[in-house]
Amino acid sequence: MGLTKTTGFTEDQLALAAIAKALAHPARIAIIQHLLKVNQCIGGQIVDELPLAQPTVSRHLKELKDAGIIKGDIEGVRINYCIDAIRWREIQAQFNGLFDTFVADRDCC
Amino acid sequence: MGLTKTTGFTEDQLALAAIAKALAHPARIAIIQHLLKVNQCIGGQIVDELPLAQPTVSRHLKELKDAGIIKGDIEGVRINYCIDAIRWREIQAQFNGLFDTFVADRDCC
DNA sequence: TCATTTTATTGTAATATTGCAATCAAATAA
DNA sequence: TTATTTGATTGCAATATTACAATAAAATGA
Repeated sequence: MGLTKTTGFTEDQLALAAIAKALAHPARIAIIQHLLKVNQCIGGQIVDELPLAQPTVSRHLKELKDAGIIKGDIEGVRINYCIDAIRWREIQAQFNGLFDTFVADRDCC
Repeated sequence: MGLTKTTGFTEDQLALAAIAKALAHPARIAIIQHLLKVNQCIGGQIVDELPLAQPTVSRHLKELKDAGIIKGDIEGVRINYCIDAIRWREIQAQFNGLFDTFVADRDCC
């Protein structure tokens, strides 16, 4: 089907899965890493950092934007992208919520 | 194409994207959350926790297993699944590596 | 105005993912 | 042995994702 069922899952589960999905491509990871590294807003030079054509990069940027992870500021002909700091912290908190459920001593296989 | 290009990305980027992909479905998040919550190995009762048919759950379990996140221990007719503790810590560290790159004060839009 | 630059969108093709019914495989129970 | 139980696999069908060429849209420059 290719269509993910959403009924029967909690908001929390759907939200976490959606974030993970936004991160589930090396190009999008690379974009985020680059934005974090330069620590500022940058325009389409991102294309030069990636082994992909401009339209493809544009699509990945759109997905990150739709997920709220990055935001773009139009400045004349060019756009400045950067990490949405507040959202980034939220995402971190959501992942940590998952990680922290882990208990060290388990009666496990 | 549907085929993710892998050349031109770092091992790190590919690894993170792969983990994110494994987490990019509410059913797989739900499975992980459940395994973390019960804090032990459980068998196919997981199916009862999810709004999906048994074969579908089995597929999701397989994806999590392929990603190394969970492991299954065969015990007679049934299988006991649980979180792979070492791998789980690794994943946490990898995500934190990404999150920690974030610097609070940015000259940003 | 017309060309240039920068980014987004559209069109198209190939592959991947998701879901379930049906079925199989293996271990135990009767 | 035969039935039952448990979980994996297979075989579709439908939708999603990825990628790039071509094109569009919008602002600036000549």
